[in-house]
Amino acid sequence: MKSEREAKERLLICARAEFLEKGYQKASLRSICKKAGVTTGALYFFFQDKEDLFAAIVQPTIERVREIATQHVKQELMVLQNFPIADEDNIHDDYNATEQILHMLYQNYDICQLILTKSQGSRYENIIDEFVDIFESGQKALAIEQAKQLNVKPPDDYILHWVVHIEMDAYVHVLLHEKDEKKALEHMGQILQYLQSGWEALFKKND
Amino acid sequence: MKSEREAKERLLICARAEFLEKGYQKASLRSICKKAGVTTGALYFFFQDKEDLFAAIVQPTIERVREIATQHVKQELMVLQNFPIADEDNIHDDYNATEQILHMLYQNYDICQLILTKSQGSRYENIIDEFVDIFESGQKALAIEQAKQLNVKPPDDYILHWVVHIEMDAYVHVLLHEKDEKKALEHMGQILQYLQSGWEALFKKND
Amino acid sequence: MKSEREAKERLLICARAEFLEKGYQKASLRSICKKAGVTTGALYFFFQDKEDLFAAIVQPTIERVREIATQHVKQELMVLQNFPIADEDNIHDDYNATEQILHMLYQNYDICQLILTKSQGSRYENIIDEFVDIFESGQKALAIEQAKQLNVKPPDDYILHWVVHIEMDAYVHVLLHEKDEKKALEHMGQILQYLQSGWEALFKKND
Amino acid sequence: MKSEREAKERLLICARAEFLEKGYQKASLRSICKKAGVTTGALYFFFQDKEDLFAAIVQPTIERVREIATQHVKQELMVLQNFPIADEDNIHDDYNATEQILHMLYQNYDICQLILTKSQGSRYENIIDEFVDIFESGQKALAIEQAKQLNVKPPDDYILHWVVHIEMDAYVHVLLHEKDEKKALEHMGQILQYLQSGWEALFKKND
DNA sequence: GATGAATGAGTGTTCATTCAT
DNA sequence: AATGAATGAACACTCATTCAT
Repeated sequence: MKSEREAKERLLICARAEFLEKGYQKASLRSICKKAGVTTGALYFFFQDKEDLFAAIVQPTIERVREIATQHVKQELMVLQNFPIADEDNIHDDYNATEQILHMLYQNYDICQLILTKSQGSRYENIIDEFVDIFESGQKALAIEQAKQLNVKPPDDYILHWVVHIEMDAYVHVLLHEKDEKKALEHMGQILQYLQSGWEALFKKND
Repeated sequence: MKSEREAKERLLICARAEFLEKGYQKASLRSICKKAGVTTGALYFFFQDKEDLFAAIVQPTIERVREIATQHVKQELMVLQNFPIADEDNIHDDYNATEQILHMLYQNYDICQLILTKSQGSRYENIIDEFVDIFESGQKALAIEQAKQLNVKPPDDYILHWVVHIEMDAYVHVLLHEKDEKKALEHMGQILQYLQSGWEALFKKND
Repeated sequence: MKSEREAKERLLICARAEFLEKGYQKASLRSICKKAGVTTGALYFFFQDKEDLFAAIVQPTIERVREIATQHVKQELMVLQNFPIADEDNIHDDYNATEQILHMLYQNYDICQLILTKSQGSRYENIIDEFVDIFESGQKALAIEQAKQLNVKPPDDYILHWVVHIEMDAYVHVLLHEKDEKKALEHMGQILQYLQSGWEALFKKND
Repeated sequence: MKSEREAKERLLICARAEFLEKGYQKASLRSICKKAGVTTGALYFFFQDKEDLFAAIVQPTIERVREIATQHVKQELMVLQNFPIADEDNIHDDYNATEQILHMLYQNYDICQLILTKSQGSRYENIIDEFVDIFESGQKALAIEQAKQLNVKPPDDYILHWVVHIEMDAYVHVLLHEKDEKKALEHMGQILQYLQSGWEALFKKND
């Protein structure tokens, strides 16, 4: 059989299934190898250890999310700096961003599940915090800019942290509970609208 | 030995520590027993199995949270039905409720960590969903009542679910990231205020 | 509660059930005590150890079987020595004996099951051999007497051993597979008749 | 280490010894591994679990016995259908069959002990019933055919069951108590002759 | 590239038994 | 007469990992 480099591929597929089913800790390399029709030795030829195998599955998606995240933060900021505030447009932009992000997440549906709910015990168990950080710095700049334009005090750091976190959790939760991308997008739309009110309230004249 | 009934107590303490440190799955009963200065057999005299030991640590707190949760939901609803809507008062009440709930959670700080972040693999790993349900039913009744009084359509079920979830996540997150109860209370205050705007927006005349 | 000496009784009953269900080896003293509503310590007050507990259940019946067995062997021999051979009568006597023995065994049905199929690991696992010995010595005397009266050579020792064993196995098997005493008696009648032909053949003129 | 594939072999040998000595239930995998100079992990590389290890020792012999059993039953029946009854010849054939069966059993002496007396707790503890069934169906056909040829009623089902069982027990008992194959064959000869009388009696004119 | 054998420490759990009280 | 706590060794079994070939 010209399994050539198929073995590695097969291992990755079966590992993904096993991790999804049992979670990182309970997943058994033996079981993965058996399903892949490969010996344990082979696994250790391709991957350094359990963690490395998990990383191989999960890392590429994480990278892409990271990219899109940073890119979006940049862009949002740029828009705000160049144009006067126009709520409706911003919401529209946000919606586009939401659409794009959700689309990407849904294209890597399984892997997102893996990262978000099955990574305990691996080095990725707190990876979300990293993303929060990325968005947070962006959101902070956004808030400062917006406050300046409206001539009000920018919101408290902690509340900003929270705004980011809530939005993030929204994505995560929708992703975890709604299998259908289209419906997910609708839900996210409603949720973001709900949160928008809070966001605007942060910039009411406060003296 | 005049350890009297201390052995069980010691086991519970050491088990709590071990579970906190390693999580439910990775925690080792042997290690717990060793730290408690007790043989494994003794552990199985007091507890049926690993899960039972975990439950013994965690269950009482869960029970109390459940009580307070249901009680608050009931009370909130009662208030709303008997008195006309007065935003400021409600917020004030909410604040008191928040204070009480947070206080209770902070008095069982470690155990909350255990339940929220270290229970994977045990029967408690999805316990939060249960609490979401409790609050959700309450919140829905609340929303319907409020909509009636304001003569508007009550918000969509899904968005309601989400409102509850966000508030819940707020508690969880603050609990997980802020060790100081006082600061936690402040943060929660800000966050709830932030969310309040969204909540009110749900009852704007919609035609 | 005036459980007085009831505890011991309860232990015996529950132990019997447990041994029957799981066999001697797999039976758990813990489980027995739990069912009896008694602590393990109590068990060890009444009985020296697991084996002693088993013996307490099984010994009395064994004793009675031993008695009846020896008595029957004696009587059979006596009859043969005092009266000329009369096949039909003998068969009739045998039938009475069979009836009596079976009746006794069926009155201790459970305990017989215990001894015959659930005693592996205890000191009773080979108790049957003992009974074979009892009957064997009797049967041998019987055969010698009968051979003398018929003026033929008595049968070989080994075949005698076997005749006893087969008859014994008949009892055991019927006891193990037929719950109804009456039917058991019928079956045994047929079987003994079947074997009778072989027995008579042993005393055909052989020169 | 040039143990090559010896480890599995060594495990099988030591396991056989341990099972023989202690019986299935009391046998300790640890102890087996220690004797085989192998770690417990190794055992589980070769065998799925304790039961699988036992099966690996015992199954091949069981298979062969099953084969020979079915084959003999078929052949006996064929002979009877094609030729008129000739007692002496039949006995002679039986003797040959006996010889062959006993020979096979004695070539797997230890394993037969294992199956017959040491398998309690394993899935083989009632394997004998299976063999009884095989022979029983054969013997029944035999009896019917023979009754037809002799123009008498065939014997009762239960008695037939018993005849088979007795003969079976004879094999088992001889195998269990006589180490020497030659002597065993002699004994079996005698026993079968003894039983033959009973068998013939079943076909006496009965009206 | 990949195998198959093997390691060795570890898992949760069960057991008959003991003994101070 | 009986309790309840505790022992300590044993159990079958699983694990990620290694390495000579």
